[in-house]
Amino acid sequence: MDADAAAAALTQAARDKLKQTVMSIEKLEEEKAEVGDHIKAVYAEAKAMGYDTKALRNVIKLRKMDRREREEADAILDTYLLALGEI
Amino acid sequence: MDADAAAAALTQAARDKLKQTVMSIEKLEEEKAEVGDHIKAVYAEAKAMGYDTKALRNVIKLRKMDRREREEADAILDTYLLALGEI
Amino acid sequence: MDADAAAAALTQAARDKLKQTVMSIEKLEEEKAEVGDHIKAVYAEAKAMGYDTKALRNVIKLRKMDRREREEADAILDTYLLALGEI
Amino acid sequence: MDADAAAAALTQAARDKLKQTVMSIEKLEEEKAEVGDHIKAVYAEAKAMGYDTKALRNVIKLRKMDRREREEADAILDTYLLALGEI
DNA sequence: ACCTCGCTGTCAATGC
DNA sequence: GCATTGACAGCGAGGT
Repeated sequence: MDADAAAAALTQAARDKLKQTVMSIEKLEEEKAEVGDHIKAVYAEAKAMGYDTKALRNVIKLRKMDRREREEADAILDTYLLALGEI
Repeated sequence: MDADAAAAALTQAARDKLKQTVMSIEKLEEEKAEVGDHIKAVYAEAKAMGYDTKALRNVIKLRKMDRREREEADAILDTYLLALGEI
Repeated sequence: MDADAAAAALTQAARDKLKQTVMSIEKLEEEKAEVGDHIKAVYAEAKAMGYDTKALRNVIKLRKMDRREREEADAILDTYLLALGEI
Repeated sequence: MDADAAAAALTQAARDKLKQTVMSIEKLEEEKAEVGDHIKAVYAEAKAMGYDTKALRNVIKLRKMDRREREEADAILDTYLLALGEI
């Protein structure tokens, strides 16, 4: 029987922990999917109001890229300041 | 000036609504990323405890497929029951 | 027997064509892998000569992005010219 | 000026070699992309002929795995034979 | 030997 | 309904 095999391979504690881990991942993935659905709903609402969702997605993407570039620039700046003993 | 162009193209209300939409999408995407990070952390913890994360991911995937199949089966059943006037 | 099942499901011609398709995809994937290996070899050689491969990869990526942007700009230009009846 | 900085950092020969390297990587990546396009075309053709491309991709994948397993088995066999002085 | 990161291949969502 | 495009997960290579 498979349950026996499992019993042989893992201690009770290990199996419990495994079960907990699986449960918590599944719960988190569900949350993630819900947030994703929520995002879709916002786009759908915007579309219903007459906005061009493609352009909207572009705006989001560009702002994300800008943010990323700023962060990279900051990181470089920090590196320089650190190198100069300014931090 | 670009701001003038924008002012010409959209009403103040439309621009405010657009701004709100962008903000709310960005907020949701941030949440989503956080949940994703959380998931990674759980996998990392499991790995640190000696679990094989690849196997773990497989477990999650299989359970998700099972769930999906059950849901599909339920949907088909509902369709049949509906067709038979049983619901 | 499985071969019988296959025989029942597909005509001889269809099976031959399928076999040809699989063979040609496999051949192409092999080619692709070889080119990939070749690329790796070039990076390895560059590294052996003292170049920073990470920086090198960045150069390649940036040039690709530039190329893409140029192409997009050209496409937009073409659109405009076309709209103006200049082409 | 940037060109001066580059001139200061690298010898003419080093810059030429770098240029060659970049060119050859870009050429290879282009080839790779072409082969990739070719593969897509074959799948598209198969689809147009009525084949289920998802199933087709599965076939390719399974055959690749089989090949890999065979190669691994062969490698192990070689190791044993070598160890036994049979090669 | 591990870990991080880039790449590829897959899947779903959108527009035509 | 299909074809294109974008997001995501999985894999492999490279660095530490």
